[in-house]
Amino acid sequence: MPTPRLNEKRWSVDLEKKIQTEHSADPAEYANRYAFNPNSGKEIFVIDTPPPYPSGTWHIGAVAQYSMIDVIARSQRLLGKEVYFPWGVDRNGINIEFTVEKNTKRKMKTYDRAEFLELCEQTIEEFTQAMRNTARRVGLSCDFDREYLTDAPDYRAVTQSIFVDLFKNGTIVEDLRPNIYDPVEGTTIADAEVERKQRKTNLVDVIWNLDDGTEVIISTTRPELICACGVVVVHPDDERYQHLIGQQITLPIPVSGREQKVTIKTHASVKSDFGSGVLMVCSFGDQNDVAIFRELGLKPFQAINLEGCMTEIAAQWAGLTVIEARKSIIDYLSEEGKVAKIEERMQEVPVSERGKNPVEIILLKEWYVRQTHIQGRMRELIEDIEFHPPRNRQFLLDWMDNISIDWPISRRRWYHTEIPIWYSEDENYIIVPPSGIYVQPWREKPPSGSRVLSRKTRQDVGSYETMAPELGTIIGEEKVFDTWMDSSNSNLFVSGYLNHPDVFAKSFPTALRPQGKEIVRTWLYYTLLKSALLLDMPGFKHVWIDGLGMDPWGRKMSKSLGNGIDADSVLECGAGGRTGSWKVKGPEKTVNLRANKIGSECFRLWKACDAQVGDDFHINPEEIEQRYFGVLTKLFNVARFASQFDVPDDLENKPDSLNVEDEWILCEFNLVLNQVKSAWTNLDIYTATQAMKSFATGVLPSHYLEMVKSRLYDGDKMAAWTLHRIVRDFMSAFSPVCPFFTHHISQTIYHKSAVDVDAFPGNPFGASFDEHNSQYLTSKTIELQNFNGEVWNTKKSSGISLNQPISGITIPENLLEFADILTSMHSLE
RNA sequence: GGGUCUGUGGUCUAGGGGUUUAUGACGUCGCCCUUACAAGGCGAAGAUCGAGGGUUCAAUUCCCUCCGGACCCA
Repeated sequence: MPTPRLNEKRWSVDLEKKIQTEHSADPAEYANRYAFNPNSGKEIFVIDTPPPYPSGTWHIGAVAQYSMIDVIARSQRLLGKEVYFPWGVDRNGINIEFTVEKNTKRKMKTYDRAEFLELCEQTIEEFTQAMRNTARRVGLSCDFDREYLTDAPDYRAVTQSIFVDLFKNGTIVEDLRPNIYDPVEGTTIADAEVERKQRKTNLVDVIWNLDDGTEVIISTTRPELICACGVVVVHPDDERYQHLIGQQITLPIPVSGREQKVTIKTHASVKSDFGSGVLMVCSFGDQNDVAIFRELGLKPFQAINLEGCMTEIAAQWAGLTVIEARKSIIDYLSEEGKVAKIEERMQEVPVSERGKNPVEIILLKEWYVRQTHIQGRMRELIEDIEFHPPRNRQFLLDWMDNISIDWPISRRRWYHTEIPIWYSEDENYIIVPPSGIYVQPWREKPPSGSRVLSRKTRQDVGSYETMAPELGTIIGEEKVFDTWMDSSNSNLFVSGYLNHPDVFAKSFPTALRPQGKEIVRTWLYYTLLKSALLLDMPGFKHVWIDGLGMDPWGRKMSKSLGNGIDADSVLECGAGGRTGSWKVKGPEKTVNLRANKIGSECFRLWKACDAQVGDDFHINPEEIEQRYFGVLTKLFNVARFASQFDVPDDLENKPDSLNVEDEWILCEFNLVLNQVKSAWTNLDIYTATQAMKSFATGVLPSHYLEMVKSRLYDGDKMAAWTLHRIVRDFMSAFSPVCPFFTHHISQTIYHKSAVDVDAFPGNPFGASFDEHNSQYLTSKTIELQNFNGEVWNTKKSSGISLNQPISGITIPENLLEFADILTSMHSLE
């Protein structure tokens, strides 16, 4: 065997790491390959990469998903687009505050605000660095030099400017409304951040009295809210209680500053078979109470304050915590003989997702983004967006169906973007900063260029500089934004909104939003809402919604289940002689998984091949190795085999005198290229990768290479041209999936890297392509494969080795044009 | 509890009323070192298409119910 140019015997994780290191060693070279150049003249394709939240470990399912976003980025470059694949990190939010609180065993509000922010920033920066390393290790071709951080001044300035714009156009309002509130963490939270938790509670049957003395039993788990009761309701069809409707009923405990009686009304939401079938509606026990208050036009009472304590209306219980008050009121009611029964039962209570504290619904003055008015328009705009897979559009529409209240966006936390507002002393004016300047009103005065607006009419009444004397002592807003206020600008930010108007004009709607399906109701929805409110445009051209990474048995990976797999351990498996070993808790017992070599290329290949977009995928390192490392080896061997033959000077123009088998395999290859090109165009990674894999591990080596081996060894230039043309173009077409693998091979054999190719490989026949001939030749493929299989089988069952001659085999009539090559291939006699 | 999506050999997947005794791949098992490659070749086993009803001459395919999984909501 002549010396192959690819001198490594096999593909290895060490080789992969070496290539990867070289790949990003020269920043200029890296930038030349992957940096965004909006002036290249190519069609712009901006990807709204999901900025990951650094929490210490990066979920392997998310890393797999990012690697697929990279496949899309690279495939779009291959198709000739100017791709902006940004690298952003989402760093705002309550998570990092909790981490710092946990690490220092000290609550946020016991700190000086500035000091606490600094601690958060330090901690999140450490987490971010680990994430950057993993991102590079898995081969993401992001424009890392332009990294954006959502907690950086430039990003927060955009969030703040958009807030001011939306305030001016009337989309953002402040109002006193019922809000979901976490009294322990001291902040409002959104609907999307509430979860349910099972816990034991006492269901108390309380005796209430009508004016005529009639006793009515009302079951409640929250007797402390009796003081905020606005109405008592029964189901309109409940025969038992028809006589109660319209009567006055007396609250069974003393209250203060409000009437002691309420009216009995009907409401369809009452479950007649729950307790006595009579329901007290209080402001606010749950969302249903909120709805009933709104529907009946009742004036809500504030029973609980920001500290989670009872307010004045609770009379002698004012100042007690909710729990204390509940206990004390039950005692009081018992003593008064007003408790018919107490029953312990399990109940699901709403708790905050982040703090796991029972939440209360209380009246607060907060900032809101109006959203109910624009749902119809959003639906129209969304029609123009292409979803991948199409069925996942439904997730979004279903969520939109459920939108009934505005989006509360203010939070009483610290490590978030500040609401950019100051109030005048009389509270009738607000001061907002000029666009593009990040402000922290809790510790700064308004910057130069700030404007004064009427708080009510939103009218601009003058500049802050000139009006300052008449505004009195101004007060900076202390509240901050919900982090989705930041995240929902990501597409605007990466497309150049405000900062690069010329780029923005060319690149919006953003070409692609890739994301997981679990954040459709939040990130996707809020982003589309912003784009609609601000620009009356759809936010994206394509939305690509992938499934989630599951454990090997299809269950969600979680800390509590103990079935997580660390991403870095898989990517580093096989490097420097290290092997991988994972203890994973299965449904029945703990399983020890082992693998010797995986690495990023194998990992990416696995994800590309393993599941269709949108489907959940099982992550099992053993299977990744077993099923896909061999594919890399096979492809490497094909290339290595080819690399021993001289590369023709001109690979562009097909020689005239190809043999029929050369033309045949080129036609087959051309079919694959067409299929791959259309799959890459449609963001269909699975189809593209499967097509390439089956060609390059199947018909190409098993049939074509076996046929032309001896021609190649004899120095046949036509066979060499055919093989090299295929290997070269295959590496280009395959480079999005395995960039370092294909880079190494193409650079070594052809001195041009597959990752630098910016035009999808063309038809090998060029202008002389004959469609009829192609169809004719490729129609022979199955017969060729069958015939070869038969010969190999016959030789095997006759005990003849494959390279020995065999007689008595006739070539079928419709393979006659292949007679010569088949005869020599099998040594037919 | 409700909504949405989903359910094809151990795993992933093709097919969307009848040439289907269901495609392909991986894995498994058996036999073979044949000089790019045992990371290979040949062959075999393995699926009542989640379960039960219904519509139909005919259902893996359409409808309903149930079960499992995921996501979301209450």
